[in-house]
Amino acid sequence: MRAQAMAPHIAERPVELLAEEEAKGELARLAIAIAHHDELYHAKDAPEISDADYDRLRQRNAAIEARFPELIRADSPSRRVGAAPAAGFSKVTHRVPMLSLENAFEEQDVRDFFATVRNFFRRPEDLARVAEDAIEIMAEPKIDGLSAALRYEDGRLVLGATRGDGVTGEDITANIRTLETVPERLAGHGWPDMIEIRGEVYMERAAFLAFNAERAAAGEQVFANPRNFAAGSLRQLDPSVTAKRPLKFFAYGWGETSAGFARSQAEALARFRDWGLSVNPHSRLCHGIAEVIAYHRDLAETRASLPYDIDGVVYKINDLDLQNRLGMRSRAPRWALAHKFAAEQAQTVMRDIMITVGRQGTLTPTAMLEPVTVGGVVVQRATLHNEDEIQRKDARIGDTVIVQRAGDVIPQIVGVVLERRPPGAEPYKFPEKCPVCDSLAVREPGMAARRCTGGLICAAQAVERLKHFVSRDNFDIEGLGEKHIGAFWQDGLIRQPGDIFRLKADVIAEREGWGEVSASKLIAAIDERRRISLDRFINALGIP
DNA sequence: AAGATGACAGCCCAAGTCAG
DNA sequence: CTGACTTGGGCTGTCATCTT
Repeated sequence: MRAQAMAPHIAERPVELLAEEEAKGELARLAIAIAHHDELYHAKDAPEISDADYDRLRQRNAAIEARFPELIRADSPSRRVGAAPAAGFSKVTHRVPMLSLENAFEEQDVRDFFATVRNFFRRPEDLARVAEDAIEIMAEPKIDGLSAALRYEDGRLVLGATRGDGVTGEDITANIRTLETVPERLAGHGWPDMIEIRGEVYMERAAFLAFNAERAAAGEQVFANPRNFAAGSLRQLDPSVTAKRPLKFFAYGWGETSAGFARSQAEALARFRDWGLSVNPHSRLCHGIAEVIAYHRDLAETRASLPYDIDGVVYKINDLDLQNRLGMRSRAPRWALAHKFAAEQAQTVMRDIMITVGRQGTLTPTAMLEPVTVGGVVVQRATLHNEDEIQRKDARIGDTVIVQRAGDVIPQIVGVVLERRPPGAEPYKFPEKCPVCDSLAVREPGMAARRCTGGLICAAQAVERLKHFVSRDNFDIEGLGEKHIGAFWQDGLIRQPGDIFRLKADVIAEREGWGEVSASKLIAAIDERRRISLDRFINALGIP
């Protein structure tokens, strides 16, 4: 069958004009056509029609279904969410996970790091290599951007990906290709047949400011800071937009490779440079702890004169043999450390403390702040974590507090400016009852959190559990997303767990065209469609 | 063997950005 | 407007290892 024959825009009647009979027939044809293209696209990787044409098919199907809900087929394409081609970016699995780094804020943390390494290599033949005054450390500025992985095969760039959760990222190849500092072909020689080079995509401050100045002149909204701007730029669907944004790339590491190409981090960086990649010029090979700390101090001083933002220094054990033996932890390698600079701080007034109730009933206090700019963004909330944390800081409503962005990202309350405490401010009294259901909120011995004892009597807990369940399992029933559940609660539609269950049952029953449904039938249907075990489902919802 | 300590995984937090 | 994705710190509960 020829592709054109499947295209719907030949003899396509406006949906409003369709008679029921015609609609029924067309839905049947669309179901077959879409399934056909899904198969070609996914199984055979040989699509017959363009993505745009395919989208048109699905849109038409959806439009007809919207007008004739009673005609929705059991095998409707709109139900097979998994079969749809990725609307935006396709996923990329990192064969070697992209981990983050362990952080150090104080010199002592750095010393602890080296102590751990020394402790790891206790064998006499290793000891000399990791001696405090001799251990080789590659120290590099930690660029404040976002990490990316570039896959080169036979020296040609074939894939660019974001880090994602470290295991699965997004395919941003088209956008990556627009970076001038990312070569399409590796130069020189000696590169492995396949190598995945990792580094940081960033934007220089001057370029960012110039870009914003132009936007401001044009009356457009300006961006908040270079890092988020860079992140947004890489997620553009249209690479020509990315191309206009002055992004740059520094290579600092690698993932999967077909062959070894260096024996040390320093050597690897030198290779990258030979191959035409951009490597940060301020990196330095240090010997011993004293040298790395001196390097950190130097860089903290020259930080402001660099053309881009950095938030610290990365130390890597230079010898790859030692690196391999140290290995990885779940979140970070054992052979590297990020030594951060002190975060930028600001003062503002804490207007109130808001208590939220989590899915386990945990009462979490959040500070509501007078908006203040810290490190390029406007901060108005910050977590206070728990009861003890408030007490430790003796934070009172009305207090002026010092705010910083942990890791230059997450707002955090560092402390209180006692001199500016308003007269009459009283120590904060943590509620002993759940603000939602009024049940007793208690602390188990040894626990930091105070918890609402209402269980599923508590609407907040019930709602949060359902939200968690819905988002975690992509239990995507139209009209029952995470936000909808919150809204139902606000509207008073959910007041107790039974309500949630009924609501869920109603929504599903309506879509499935069932009439009255029993709990078991509902659960069985969900079980079948989503491969969620009955136990898990009941647990997650807390249905008795 | 029991208790204490440490490491670790998993989750949540807040803000900016883009896609749909 | 909602959802997904980026950034990193820190709490929580569990499990492994160390100490008494």
